[in-house]
Order: sequence, then C-alpha cells, then structure tokens
Amino acid sequence: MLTLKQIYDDKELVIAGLEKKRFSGAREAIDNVIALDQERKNAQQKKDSASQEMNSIAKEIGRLMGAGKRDEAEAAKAKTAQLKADIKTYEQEMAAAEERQTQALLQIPNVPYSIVPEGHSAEDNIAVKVGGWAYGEALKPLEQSAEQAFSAEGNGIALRDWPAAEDPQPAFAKLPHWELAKKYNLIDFDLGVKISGAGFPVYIGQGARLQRALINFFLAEAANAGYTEIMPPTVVNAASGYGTGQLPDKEGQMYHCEVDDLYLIPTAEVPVTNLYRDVILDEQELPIKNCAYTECFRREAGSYGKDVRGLNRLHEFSKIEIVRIDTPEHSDRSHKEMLAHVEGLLQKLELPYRILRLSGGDMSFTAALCYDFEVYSEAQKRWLEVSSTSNFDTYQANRLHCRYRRQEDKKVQIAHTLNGSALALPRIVAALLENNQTEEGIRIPKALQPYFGAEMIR
RNA sequence: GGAAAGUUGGCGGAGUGGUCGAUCGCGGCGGUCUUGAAAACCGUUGACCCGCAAGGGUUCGGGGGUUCGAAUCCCUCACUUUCCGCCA
Repeated sequence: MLTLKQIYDDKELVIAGLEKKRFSGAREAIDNVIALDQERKNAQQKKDSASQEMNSIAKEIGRLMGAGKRDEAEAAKAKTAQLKADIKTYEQEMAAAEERQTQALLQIPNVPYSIVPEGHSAEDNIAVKVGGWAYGEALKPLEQSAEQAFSAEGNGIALRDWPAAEDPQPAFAKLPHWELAKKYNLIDFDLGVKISGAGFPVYIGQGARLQRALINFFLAEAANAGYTEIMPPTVVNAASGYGTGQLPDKEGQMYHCEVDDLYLIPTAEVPVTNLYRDVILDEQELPIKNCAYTECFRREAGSYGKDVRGLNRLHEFSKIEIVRIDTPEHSDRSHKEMLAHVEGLLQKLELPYRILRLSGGDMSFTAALCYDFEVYSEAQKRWLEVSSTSNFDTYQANRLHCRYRRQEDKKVQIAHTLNGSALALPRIVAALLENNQTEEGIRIPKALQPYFGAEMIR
C-alpha cells in the first residue's frame, strides 16, 4: 500500500498517477485517507495526554504507598475512574480511524512511474524491444540498446500500431504444441484430467526431461547472474498472502486448504518475498538477489476458450522466479539488470520475443513499472506472455514491513521490492516445440542441449 | 493426536505487581591508547506513533481481562521445544 509520506509529500502527483492507472475517484480516495489520518491524530493526541495524566497519578500512588500514606493514595485513586473511561474511548476512536484508513489505503493501487505509458488496455502497451524476430522495416527502430529501450527517450511501438506480419511460408504445416506433444509422446493432457482435472498435464519421457532441463538451465543462469537459490515451501499462511498482496483481493485465484488455513502459492514471489516480512536489513546486504524454482498453483477461475488450450493456461506449472530487494536509489538499476537477465534467457533459447512496457491501465494493482516478455508461437500465430518483471517501489514493502537501515545516517527506510519470472515453463515449452519443429523432429536450442542431453526430440 | 515446558531488545539471557524500556553479556557505533590493528578502558546503542521543538504516548509472541499501576496475575489464540504416538 501507499505510504502516508508519499501522499502528504506529493499529493497531486499521486492523484495524477492513480488516474493514469485508471483508478476512478482518485482524489476522493486520497482526501479520505488524509481525513482519516487527521481523525486518528486527533484521537491519539487526546489519548496521549489522558494517558500521561494517568501515568503520573499511578506513579504518585506508588510513591504514597511506599511512604505509607494510604489515605492520600486512596484519594488519588478516586481521580482515575473518569480518566480511565476517557482513555478507553479515545483508544477506540483511534483504532477505528486507523482501521478505516488501512482499509482505504488497501483499495488504492500503486502509483505508476512517469515512464509508464498512458492507456487503459493491452492495446496501449508499448513494445520497446524486439529480438529474434525477422519481420520487416517497421520494427527496425526497436533494434535499440537496453539503455534506450528502458528509458523514456527510447523508441517504441504501441501494440495497436503493431505492423501486420506477412506469414512466412513454412516448408510444411506447423503443428500446435498440443499436437506435437501427442505426436512425440511428451505430454498427456487426458491422463492429467483423470488424476487431477483439466489444467494439470502429465509430462512423460522426453517431455518430463525437457521440463527438468529448462528448470536446471534457468537456475544455473540465475546462479551465474549472482542470484541465491531458495527452495521455499509451496504452501503458505494467510499472513504471507497479505504480505505480497494476493490477499484479500485475489483470494479466489489461490487454492486454499481450509482445515489448516493454508494457501498453495500462485508464484514463488509469495514465499521468497515474505522471507523479508517484518525485517530490517542492513544497507550493505542490498541488493538481495534471490531466485527460486517452484510449482505454481492457480485456480484461474473464469478462464475459458482457446486461450486455455494445451499449455497456454494451467492450474499447476513450473516457474523460476527472481526476487530482488534494493534501496530506492538503486531499484531502477536492479530492474534493468533483471530485464537484461530475462532477455538473455530468451536469446539463449533462440526464441523470437518482444518486451512490452505496460500501460497504466494494463499494469497490476501493485506495480509501479512493469515489463512483459512475450515469445512468438509460430503455429498458434500469437504472442505468449512468459515473464512479467516489475518494480513495486515501496508499495509491497510497506505492507510487508520490509525495511533497511541506511548506511549514512542509520535511519530505517522502506525498501523497494522487485520480481520477475525467469522464466515460466509452459509457454516456453509451447514456443520451443512449435518454433523448432522440423520434419526430423524438434530441435533443442544449443544452450539447452547440455541440460537436455540430446540435440533433438525425435 | 496425547503430555509437559517455553515465547523478553540484533543475539544470548535476567527479571513474579510500583520509579522497568527493562540488570548483565555479546554484537554494533563513537572515542582514548597505537605507525596501524588487536587488547584494554570510557561512552553510546531497539521499533512505532504524535509534536517545529521541548516533550509525550505505545511496545516484553497476538488479542482480551483484573488493578490506581502488569514483562510480572487471569482468560484466550498462535507459535517453539522436549517426550509419547504415527510416519516419508
């Protein structure tokens, strides 16, 4: 949630930012938070002075008792009854205002950075970089450096202006991955339905080995980039869900074990970020760079249709997540390093990709700046999202109470948190299978071969 | 699942109704000494909220209660440890 300091210091900027995020009633919501804060302060001041008086009377009674002056002590006691009632009233007022304020703050999304494009849908997202993609002249400007691409000055193409591609004529009919999975006996969707339900595929033989190869490849790449591997629990308590913001809003998206009141994680972000809940880090420990492979569980309530075909949308899938915690001064640099890392993975996998800067209206509730990575699937003729890499600024850390002690003045500051997928497996597998199919079999990218142990799936 | 014992500041560990935000040790920070470092010695050192400040309030696992006054007593919840049971 937003900090009160942000709201008091930059009220107009906050309101403008919320409007960019298509949050209706931004001004009213912010004014309401401020009003509730004043209410709380008033109650606290009244409570504090009543408490002060009470404390001094109690101390006086202690002294009188010690001196054996019982009568005077009894007289002093008589004065406390009204005070006591007052304190209780003020405390209740204070708690009520505080609670309403927190509730109000929880309804307000994060403020996007200035670099975030205006817009209200995916059409307004801007492609800032395209790689491994052979389409014509229109995309030339996107062969730009990361420095340009991830700055306000760089070039970009709004998706609404995305050039119509001429279909390259394949030498043979390209199959979608669900057919390839069957042809090469890699994944059995029907068996998954039998033992669990739709959206729980069973990977078999070379299909299972491909999963393991990708997991190991991604973890090894992350380790090379300096990330510490974490193997967290995949079941978490409610406090963790609140910490990273899955609760209360997205409760319906998580599987919930009611008897123990535990949730299956929808992403490793939840346990790995919550490692730092209620923690005060030393500035020298920053940036924290963690990575984790976990299974991720999503109920995907309400999804249907062709989007969910095959591996496109699952209830359980494997993902390697990178999580960073950094200072406000360095979080943007951290973010860029994460983007470079994810881009490097896609390059090594020789997949056509584009990097989108999400518009205000398409970003998640909690993000301040978010880039999506998409890979092109030749047989499905569509782009598939494989990573979302975000900077949450202080929004998540404020709720988590994740702070750090600043080196120069020893002051405790709210940290910045960031995370991104590096990468989610299913759609990578879909794109690999579809894009690399040949008449002889499916070609495994060179970088992956040592992990897979073969050059082809036959 | 049954039984018992615990939960105190960054860590260890005192404290069973009054001046206790909490003895002490370690660690951290500042200083003396030293060419430098170590040792020794001196000082300092939690978080949150209100306040321009002075200062005040809250906080001893969470919540509630008793009392003029609670780290200390009572209730309740959570967690931890040990033993028993079960078990990969």
